[in-house]
Amino acid sequence: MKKYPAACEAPDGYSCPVEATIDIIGGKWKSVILYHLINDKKRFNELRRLIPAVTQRMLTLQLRELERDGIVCRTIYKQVPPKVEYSLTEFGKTLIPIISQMMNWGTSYAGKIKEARQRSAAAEKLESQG
Amino acid sequence: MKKYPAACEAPDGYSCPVEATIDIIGGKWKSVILYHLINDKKRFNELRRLIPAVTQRMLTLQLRELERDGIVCRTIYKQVPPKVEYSLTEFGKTLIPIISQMMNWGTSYAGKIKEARQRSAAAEKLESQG
DNA sequence: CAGGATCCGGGGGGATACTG
DNA sequence: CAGTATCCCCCCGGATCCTG
Repeated sequence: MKKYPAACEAPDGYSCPVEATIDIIGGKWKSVILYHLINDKKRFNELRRLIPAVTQRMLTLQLRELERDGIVCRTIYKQVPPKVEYSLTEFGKTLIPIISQMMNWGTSYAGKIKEARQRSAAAEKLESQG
Repeated sequence: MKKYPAACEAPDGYSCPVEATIDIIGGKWKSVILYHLINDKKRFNELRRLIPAVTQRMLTLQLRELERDGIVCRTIYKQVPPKVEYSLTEFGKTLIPIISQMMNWGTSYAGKIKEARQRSAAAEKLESQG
């Protein structure tokens, strides 16, 4: 929901379809969260353990945005201690093909990333040293 | 390339395959850039026009990162005025299925995004007003 | 045309403490 | 357990000016 110059504004506010998708899953942790929700629902602290690098604050914020956008459903069980479960909505499930592709790509090429970065880092070093 | 607690560190530094993918295309504009490069190479100012919301600074930065990661190739033509073309590398082309899925989803559901947000905004308003 | 350099403000996001 | 609330720092990213 950003503002663009009127001249280039598409009817839906995006200049290309990919932008709309990024608007939904572009958050730093959203795709990872969705990945963990594909097979079954998860509790809050379960997600924290599954995504060790995320802080509890950020997890909350990202989950709230996903909920706002109708992607995930938040189920509260009235009991002590509290119990909250997060799951994909029907709308959220339409994103599975994307997450699935991301998973496939990551599985296949995660190793190549470090290679590529080491190569470019080495090249840069050479250049700076003359 | 972030640091995680050693206990949860995967061999490749990611806690799940999706994280690796996000590490590459997670930048604010990267997927949109790749989308515009799928069919053919583009010049710098061409991309600026295609992505009106991006500043020239951000476009440069995102392109540099994509180049570093071996996703896009930067071809400089020695001439005045300068001419630079950006295109997908072979490695970059392996991302096409993901971008393609993003495109499909955005095309199908861009409209539903505003609906969902208006609904939750309305619900929120009701709640705050009692 | 394709950027590099610099200045600068706002907010993204971490750490910590508290709560129903 | 599943969050809120608060403080605060850093850096992302916009605006502007300059260059080969």
